[in-house]
Amino acid sequence: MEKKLTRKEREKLARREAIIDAALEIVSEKGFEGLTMDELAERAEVGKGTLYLYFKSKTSIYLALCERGSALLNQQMAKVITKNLPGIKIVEELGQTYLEFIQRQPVYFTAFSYYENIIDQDVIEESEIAAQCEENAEQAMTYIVRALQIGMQDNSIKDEFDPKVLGLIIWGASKGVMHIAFLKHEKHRMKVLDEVDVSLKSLINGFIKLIGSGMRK
Amino acid sequence: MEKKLTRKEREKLARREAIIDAALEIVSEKGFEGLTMDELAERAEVGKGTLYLYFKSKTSIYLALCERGSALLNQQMAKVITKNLPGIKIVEELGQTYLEFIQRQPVYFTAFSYYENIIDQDVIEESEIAAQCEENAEQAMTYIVRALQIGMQDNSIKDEFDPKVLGLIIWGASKGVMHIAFLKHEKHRMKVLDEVDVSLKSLINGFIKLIGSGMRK
DNA sequence: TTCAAATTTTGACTGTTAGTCATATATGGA
DNA sequence: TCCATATATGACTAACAGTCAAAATTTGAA
Repeated sequence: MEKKLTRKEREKLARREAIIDAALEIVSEKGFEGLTMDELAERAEVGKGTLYLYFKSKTSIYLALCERGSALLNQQMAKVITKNLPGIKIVEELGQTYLEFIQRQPVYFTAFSYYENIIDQDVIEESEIAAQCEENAEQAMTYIVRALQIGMQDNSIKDEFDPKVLGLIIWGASKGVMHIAFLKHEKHRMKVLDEVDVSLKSLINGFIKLIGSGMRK
Repeated sequence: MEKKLTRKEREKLARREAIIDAALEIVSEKGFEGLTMDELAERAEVGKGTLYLYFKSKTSIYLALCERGSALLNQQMAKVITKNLPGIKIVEELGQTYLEFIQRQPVYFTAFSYYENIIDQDVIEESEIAAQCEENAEQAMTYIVRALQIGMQDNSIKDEFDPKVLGLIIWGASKGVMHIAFLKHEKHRMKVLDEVDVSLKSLINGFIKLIGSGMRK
């Protein structure tokens, strides 16, 4: 009873995933503003009312995208954290992982940005999904902090910072640099991340180098 | 004819400013999502149609907030850049200036974030106001780059980075750290920036220290 | 197999809000 | 004063998120 889901439960879950898939498709094509519940219903091949059986609101759907994205990213980061490397290297590889993830699936970057810009307290506090997003974000932070601690232990990273504060700074700064890189190239004919790759990568690499030499012992 | 505006022109300009004032008021109280054109018309004491004589769309009004904010911030930054200090100090003071500006008028931080998240090419490219925002942002970047160049000249900053790339990195990273600090405290009972001040300031200061030791010679 | 209760799905409907436009009002020169 | 031009208005339209009574489907007891 604890592990096997009934057929019904599995079907419900699958339907939910199908809706998220459709939403990702639309957002990839038309951006966040471009998603309407009517079109989503059509693409997911359900009635509009059905959407509201699976998600409380349009915002909840956006949150679900964010949740899926952050779970995927965490999977990738988890692989890095177990490697047997100096702490500073792990931090750098985490950065690389993030970059590659975003390049491969830029739609999730948009989803994360959306999430971070919701100020609406009520939505965040009352939503199951938002809670999961928070948890995923916390997990990601834990990976960074862990890597920093390893680095302080093995002397590859200065120990004059509190690792948690440093983690927060690195997290925020990475997001910001990524965001700028993203914009810079979306604005002038948005091929987004393919040909642009060089410049984005060099920006991020410059950032890693800067931060790296700031915290390296 | 080139400097003196007619009474009519002055009145038109004043009306425009009054609309922006009203918009700032509403956004401060209810956030960006909370602004409706009907309420704005009421607060600005004009008919709804009048709003559209002064602004092409709701988005244009948001852009106008951003434009005003960035102009104000640039004024503050301009003061710093003329000081006779080592380059690295100027960079740090620019950071402080930004922090203080946001603390004093957090609504503009929201406006900047809004601006940075508009992906809608068409709006940005066809808008007079957006062009002005771009120009202001570029001006701000110029201040940072200038400070970095001064620092490289006076040997207070490593010259292994391209100052423009470094400027972009610093700009993006600052925004990101600021954003995180902002959220961190808006989420858990949003007194935003008053009592929270300590933690926000310590975060930003940690960031300045980190970046500083990364680029200091 | 049959059928009625329970569950799930549906799309027509409602309310809200951005944006429009025909009409009304104000201005200023003759 | 009168007219032409410029400015302002709010009732109206269109688009969209979200609701809910009715329809369709599933279940399981007889």
